[in-house]
Amino acid sequence: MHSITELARAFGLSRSTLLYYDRFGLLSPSVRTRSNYRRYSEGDKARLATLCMYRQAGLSLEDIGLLLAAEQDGTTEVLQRRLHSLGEEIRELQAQQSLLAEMLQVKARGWHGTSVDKTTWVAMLRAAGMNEKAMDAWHREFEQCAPEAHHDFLLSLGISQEEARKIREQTRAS
Amino acid sequence: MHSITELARAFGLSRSTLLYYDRFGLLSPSVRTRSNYRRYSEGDKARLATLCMYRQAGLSLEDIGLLLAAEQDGTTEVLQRRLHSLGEEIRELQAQQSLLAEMLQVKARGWHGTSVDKTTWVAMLRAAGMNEKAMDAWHREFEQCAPEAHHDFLLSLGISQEEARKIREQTRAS
DNA sequence: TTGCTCCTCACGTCACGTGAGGTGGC
DNA sequence: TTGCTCCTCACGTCACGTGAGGTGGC
Repeated sequence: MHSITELARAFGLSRSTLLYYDRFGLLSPSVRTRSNYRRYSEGDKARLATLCMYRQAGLSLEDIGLLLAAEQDGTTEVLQRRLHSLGEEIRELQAQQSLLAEMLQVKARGWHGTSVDKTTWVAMLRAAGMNEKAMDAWHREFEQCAPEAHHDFLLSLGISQEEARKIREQTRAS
Repeated sequence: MHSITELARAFGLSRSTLLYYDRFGLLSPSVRTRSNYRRYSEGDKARLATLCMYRQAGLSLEDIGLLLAAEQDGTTEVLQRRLHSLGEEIRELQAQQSLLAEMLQVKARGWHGTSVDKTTWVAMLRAAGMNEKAMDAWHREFEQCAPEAHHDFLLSLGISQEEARKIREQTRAS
């Protein structure tokens, strides 16, 4: 039999985490003392070990509730759902990485390098999840706040002087 | 001049998001009508475009506030901090991926394959962020709930019959 | 007058963290 | 009696979403 603080320490959790799990029926101590103190059995401890493993996999407490309740039935589906959502989350973070990397590069060279062309740039922003509207708006802002830098930027994408002027006019018009 | 709903739609946001940004001073409309309606100028729109780009990079609204206020000074540090935290987040999710993949594999073959050895298994769990205590607890749980499966599992890691018995005794003792 | 948009609270979300105020055990 | 652990509310976090109840504009 373990006290709440003992069990928490054994798993590197906080006391309030165990209080939370109790409140939502994920892990309730099998015994309460006369003075209402929580007493956790070895079985409770085992259940917590499983719970922690599922948490390591980033599953929501709701899903973990299902897994602990079902115990062997259709658990595969829940795990596979999480595996898929993980893939999406990772791709999203990677898109954020490239966007940030590009922002830093751009700041460093002040728009004066030519290491990236238009197609690459657009693909990058699109990969970062930026939609048409946001990109248009971003161009308009750039044109308004720093028209010369915008022109330099367009040239840096390998666009000709003349075409750059056209694009800027369209940007202002829309 | 744009109404709140107009601006929201233009950027694919909800009205309540703009209300939220206003409340925390990230983007306040430069004009209010007599009837207290928000009116956003082109400058406000430009600011929102920048804000959205930073959000695409997964920056917190607090950091975005700093970036919008500083405008050119020391912004690099904030962006680099985020780039680093992104690396950690991605590694964590990848660890979750391998843990989940392993759990699914294990479920599929019911502990009867031999495709993974002890070192690999421990390294995998450790990579998934599992600490000593959690691993010990997990072994104890396994031993208690399904001793035979635990034995099979240990054998599947390439451990000898005799050594498996020792480990199980230690597990029960601790 | 009828819809439509807008306004301001205020409360809910997720997985806890952080006190406040009080009681039990050695 | 003194610390220590425990208890139960209740409110805060982050970035909004979702009504409730009311008002302005065409």
